Amino acid sequence: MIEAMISSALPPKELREALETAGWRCTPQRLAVYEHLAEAEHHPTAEEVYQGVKAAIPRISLATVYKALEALVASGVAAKLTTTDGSARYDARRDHHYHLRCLRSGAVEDLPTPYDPDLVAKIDPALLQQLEQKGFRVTGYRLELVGFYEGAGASRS
Amino acid sequence: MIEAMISSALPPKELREALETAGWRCTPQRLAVYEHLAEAEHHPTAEEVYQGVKAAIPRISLATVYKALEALVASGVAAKLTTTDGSARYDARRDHHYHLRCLRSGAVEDLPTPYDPDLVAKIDPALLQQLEQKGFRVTGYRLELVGFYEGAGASRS
DNA sequence: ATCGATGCAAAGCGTTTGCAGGGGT
DNA sequence: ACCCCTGCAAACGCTTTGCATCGAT
Repeated sequence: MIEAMISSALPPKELREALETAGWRCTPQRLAVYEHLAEAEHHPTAEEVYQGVKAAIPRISLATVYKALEALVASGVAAKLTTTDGSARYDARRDHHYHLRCLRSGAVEDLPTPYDPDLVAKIDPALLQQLEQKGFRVTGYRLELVGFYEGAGASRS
Repeated sequence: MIEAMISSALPPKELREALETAGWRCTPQRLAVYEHLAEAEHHPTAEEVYQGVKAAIPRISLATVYKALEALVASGVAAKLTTTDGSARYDARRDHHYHLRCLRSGAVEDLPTPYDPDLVAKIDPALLQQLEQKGFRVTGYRLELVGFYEGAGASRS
């Protein structure tokens, strides 16, 4: 399980390349932030990344973590997830996945699923045309499956 | 178009019932916030709702708008949308729709689309079985199409 | 009379920015 | 030598909270 996540992380050499192609330098801080992100089993906040990376780089500042996360997202090796609560969460997974949102607990889980460029067309062939007429070009999608685990008791507020 | 949205809003009587069932009072401010939300063509931020509702209730405060939105969400008649940028957006539509997220402006738009109970099966027949084996019952989905309007200038940093 | 709701102002919190010093290229 | 990056602190914007007052039941 953990192996699978670590193995999905970019090796340092490729990370460096991704950063530099996008016009950023590859620094020890950014590498550490990326590695923490790639090894995380959940989607950490900036603060959580900060706390985790301090083990490797004690003098790192929270501002640097924010800037590193920005660089990683801009380089396409990490994603900033949309959230309802105040703080953003980050994701370094490279494989495409859906989210599974539990109505009972509110938890969000990853569901590994290959990215399907034709998904929209598959769902509704007329939809893409309709969007293109509006001038909207679809570059991706996010699918969230909502439901609940049967049997488990509710734990909502 | 606007008619269709207004007609999807709850009438005041039902709104009152929804609020009071959840333990909130139905006040003029909350009614006005709900109506502004239900008639909006996009998903306004709290600030936008505030500006809009001031026309009807000039002395309303931003704090009251936030509290009203909280009451509406807790009563199940509105939803707080997840966002990447700083401010939250709200939605009072009851009919099913996808979201269109613009990568350039961050705006979220509705895309009216009938709810398709078989959408997941249509995408991947094996997926439902896989989920049921996990004990997860899918009761709904949220689909967000990400992209951008062609031609318009970028406004990202 | 009670208890929640309002409006105002101030505080809170996540995030961003200005700036001086430091390091890679 | 240049320019980007770092770390610190201050600023910023969205949201929440404390509190006195108001209003409905």
